[in-house]
Amino acid sequence: MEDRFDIGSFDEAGNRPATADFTYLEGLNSGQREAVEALDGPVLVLAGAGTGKTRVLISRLAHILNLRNVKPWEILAVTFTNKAAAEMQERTAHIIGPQAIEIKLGTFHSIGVWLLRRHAELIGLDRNFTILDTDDQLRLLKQIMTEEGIDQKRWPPRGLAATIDRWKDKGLRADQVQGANSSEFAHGKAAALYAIYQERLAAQNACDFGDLLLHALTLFQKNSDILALYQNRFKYILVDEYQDTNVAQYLLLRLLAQKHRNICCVGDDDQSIYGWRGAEVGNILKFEDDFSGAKVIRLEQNYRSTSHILGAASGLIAHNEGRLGKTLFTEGNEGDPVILNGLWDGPNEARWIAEEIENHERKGKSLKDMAILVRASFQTRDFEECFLSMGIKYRVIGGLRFYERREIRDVLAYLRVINQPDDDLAFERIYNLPKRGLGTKALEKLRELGRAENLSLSRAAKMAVEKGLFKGKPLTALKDLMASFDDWRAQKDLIPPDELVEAVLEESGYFDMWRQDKSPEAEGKRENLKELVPAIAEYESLGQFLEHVSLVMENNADKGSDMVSLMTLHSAKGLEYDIIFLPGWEEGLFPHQRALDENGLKALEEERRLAYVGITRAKERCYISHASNRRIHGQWQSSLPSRFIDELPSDHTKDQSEQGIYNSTRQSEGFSHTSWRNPESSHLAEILGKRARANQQFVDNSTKPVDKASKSDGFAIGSRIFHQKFGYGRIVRKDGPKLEIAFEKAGVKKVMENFVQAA
DNA sequence: CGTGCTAATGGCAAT
DNA sequence: CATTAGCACG
Repeated sequence: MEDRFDIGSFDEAGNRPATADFTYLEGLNSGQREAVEALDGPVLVLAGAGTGKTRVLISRLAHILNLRNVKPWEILAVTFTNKAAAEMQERTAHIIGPQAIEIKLGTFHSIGVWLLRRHAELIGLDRNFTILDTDDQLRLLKQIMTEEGIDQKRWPPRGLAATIDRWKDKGLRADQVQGANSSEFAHGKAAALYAIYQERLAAQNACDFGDLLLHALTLFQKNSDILALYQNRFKYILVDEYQDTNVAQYLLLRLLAQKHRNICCVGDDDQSIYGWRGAEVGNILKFEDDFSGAKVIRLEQNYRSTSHILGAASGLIAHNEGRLGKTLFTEGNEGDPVILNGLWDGPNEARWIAEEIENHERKGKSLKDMAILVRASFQTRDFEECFLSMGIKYRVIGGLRFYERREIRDVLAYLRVINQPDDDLAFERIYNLPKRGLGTKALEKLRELGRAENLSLSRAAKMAVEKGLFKGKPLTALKDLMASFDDWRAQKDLIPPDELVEAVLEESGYFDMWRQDKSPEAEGKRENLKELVPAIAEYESLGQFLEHVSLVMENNADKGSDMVSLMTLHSAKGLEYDIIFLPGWEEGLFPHQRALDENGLKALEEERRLAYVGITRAKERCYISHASNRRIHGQWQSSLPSRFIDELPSDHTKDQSEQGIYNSTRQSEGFSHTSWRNPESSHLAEILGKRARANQQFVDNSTKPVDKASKSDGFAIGSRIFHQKFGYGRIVRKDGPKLEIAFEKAGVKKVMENFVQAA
């Protein structure tokens, strides 16, 4: 292509080298190269796991800057995580130099914030608005539900939060959602509650996470001039992890790309694992509809995994229907088969994995090249206990993050009130922390005044003090607090943020509170608080620090030291390790029962994709295991191996289970009443039951309960029933659809009536 | 009216 | 198992 050397006219602003350097094109395969060179018009890159899509994205950025007459800030690149954004920025800088930082690069959310701060007034916010996290969101919703007199036992606030989040994911504002029918959440009041929630957010000058996208969308939809501004600016748009975009994000992209139509989305439908968060795989299909003439490029050569690993993963994902269909291949080694193992219980499983880890370590592998990926975060516990006792160094990625610790959140609340006086949620958190003798009555008084005068709590507090609405102890307490806030606010822009935090910690008495606390954890809390000060010193202003805290979800655990990584499958997305352990492949845990109950086949396929993501993280070795017994909710439950294990092609796996355990766990307890305690029992049942079980369980869990629920209005106490997993039993207690059943073999369990049948 | 204790209860799916 | 509601006390 001759225009490869048309380097255009850059210069004045950048330190662009006079001659463009195209070395980044070297070593790309034909698909990758095509994806890099198809600069103009809509492009959809279907990039399988490990096919080098990050490299493609980065080369493409460089290529655009080399060949097209655009400035870095005229390119928009969107990633899924802040970490991915940072990596892309860094690697791009490596190729094109420091001007890489000028590229508008970040997550959808960070770009949303950037837009909203610039145009806050157009969506009814002040530019220093607060970003609430899910915790605050939930607290606010609880408040509203209490005020509206909605029974929170019957309608869990979490459910409302999820409903509102889903609406926002779909790009629906409160005025766009229908009043649901009365059988839905809170007798159909969800839409009304959504509207109230939004009003309250606005009054507090705050946004939740979903708003960062929804407000941005609204901004563009209602202000064509602003939209035009950004449409013109962003001449090239790149989107990573496109399969996990939700509708709101999709609509944003569509608006932004309309003018120049130079949009390149990279994704893999087989790795779509965020459906529960509103992601729509359908966006991949819609892309070709909305951007007619889109060029579709497939990347199918895998550079990451051995052929056994790739074969196992491919065989598994082949069980999904409605895939776009990619056939990954590798020219790499065959490697070792995926190891399967069945263990007695969770701790045994952890022990086995720990031993394998030590084996590999003895053979010269580093701990940092190994990872354990679990389905649910509670599973990390067995491993942490085991690793601690065996002295294996580990780190948990994505566990409780620093900024989520209670004491840190308390201080953040102080800082939020200083930065943004209308932040009522933050005010409520600290107005009586440490204890200053202000209780619920005082708060109620302030609320009342706030409502009457249309003021936020801290403004109402100030007025109440001036008007003498309080007397005695509460008066002095509130007066002192208000004086302190005035003081801190006055200093906010005069002294560095870390000094401000120190002042707040001391003057508020918050640090003293932990000094006086004699409980064993107080010291740790003080340590954490001390750690916070230098962390803040890295930011120019308080506002910047607060924004960082609310946007950066990932914790940057120190990568340097040699430790095994422990994380959920979800947070493993985009990562790779030499050796991967995938424990807990048991029916009910993986695929997760609750996902299946709520979303049936769709969820099952998403679970399978999650399994696929897990296996494809491995470069050299992959271990999959399941335990026959697992402690959940404090009580032991027996469990069957995951149907996903059956779905792995046997020519790529090697079963290492000890005869007894593996066989016994694989038999169908639903058919025979022999329990897993009897290893000799029924090879026949195993052979017969295997395939049947997978089907049968699926049918039972997703479709049958519906008609059963409709035809029987519950069972009487004392009646004999049959349960798929626990066998026969009698009902001993009953609470609506929740039954407590004394099983003949399995003991007393609580189960939903949907899962039992009359015996 | 605020605080601190005890009892009860729901939650462990993933950001 | 940790939060929370309810209660008794100061």
